[in-house]
Amino acid sequence: MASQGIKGSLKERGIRLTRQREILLELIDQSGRHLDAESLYQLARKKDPKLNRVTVYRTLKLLKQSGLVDELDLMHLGGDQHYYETRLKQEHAHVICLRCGRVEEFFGEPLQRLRRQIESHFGFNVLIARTEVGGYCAHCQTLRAREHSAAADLEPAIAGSEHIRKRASRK
Amino acid sequence: MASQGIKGSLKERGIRLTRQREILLELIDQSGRHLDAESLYQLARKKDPKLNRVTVYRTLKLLKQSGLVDELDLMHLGGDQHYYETRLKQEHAHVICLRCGRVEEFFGEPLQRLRRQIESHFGFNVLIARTEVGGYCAHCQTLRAREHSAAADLEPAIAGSEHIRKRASRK
DNA sequence: GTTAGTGCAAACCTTTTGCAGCTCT
DNA sequence: AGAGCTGCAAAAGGTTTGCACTAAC
Repeated sequence: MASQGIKGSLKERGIRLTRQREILLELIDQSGRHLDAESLYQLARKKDPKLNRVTVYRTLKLLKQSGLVDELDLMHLGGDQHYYETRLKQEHAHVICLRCGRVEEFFGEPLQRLRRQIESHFGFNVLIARTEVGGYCAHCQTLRAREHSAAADLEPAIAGSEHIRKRASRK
Repeated sequence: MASQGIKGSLKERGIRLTRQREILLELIDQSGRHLDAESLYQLARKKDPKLNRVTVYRTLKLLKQSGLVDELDLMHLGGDQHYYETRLKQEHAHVICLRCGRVEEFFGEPLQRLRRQIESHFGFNVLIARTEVGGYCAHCQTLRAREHSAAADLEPAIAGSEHIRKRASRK
């Protein structure tokens, strides 16, 4: 369980491991998907109805600044919120289908290669690297072909995710 | 001038070329830096004090959906706003110094390579790809070394950009 | 003359802040 | 005990929306 490592890392730096943080850490680590602050809050609320949304934001900020979680945008998949994942796995790119919203992860050497080249090219010290790719997954390509069948396929609406809900109300 | 191409592209699709849009297009194309909506608005206001902030947002949305400009986050350099650039140049990564805020652009084959690999690996149709890299530029590395000189260099505060202003007030 | 686009005000979503009270160590 | 956290309320920052008026074609 990755959250163990994170807990240790926090303790070492004199950061308190509160009940709320335990809940949030566990959720971020186990959910298996990319959570945004609001989803995380909703999940956390089930385990502790008193836990406040502000605490979620503060915890995420803490983890982010400590370099324990990475913050993603996922091509603004569902609005302008951010998504989070634990920073344990190898560097990877996020591949987002603009139609169905599915997110794939791509590992592979071009990423390392890119990082190295940037470091040597600029004498830059890379701390975070984020690659996000938007387009259509194999499945949605065929679906789209069927839908628009003969309908003149002018410029594909690049940022116009079709079935993805934006700005879903919170209330 | 790149904005010519954009203007043509809009006309073809029956989109009106208003005075406001001309101003904004010209600015995005010529500023030479990555503008966010607010900066663009401030610049546009000098040319037409009546031009409204809302029009800036609506124009950016239009251009983005038409695939004529790309939207960037630049590692949330100065807050949570977005930055824009015309979509003409070859694909490139943005390399952002978290200390001084300088943004470099990296062209080069690892990017193309990455894109191709993702396409073939997932059978994915890539429309937009965005790579943003945060860290310290050569100059700031030496400055930091001097500052923290012997000061135990624990975890570098990854997302804690030091001298970069966040949430600059608009009013 | 139509229809798309603008400005204004007000809403909206996401995130942050101030402060009093609570709780880890 | 005391610094560190939390919850609550309120604000901020960034962006969108409804609607009447204006301007591009």
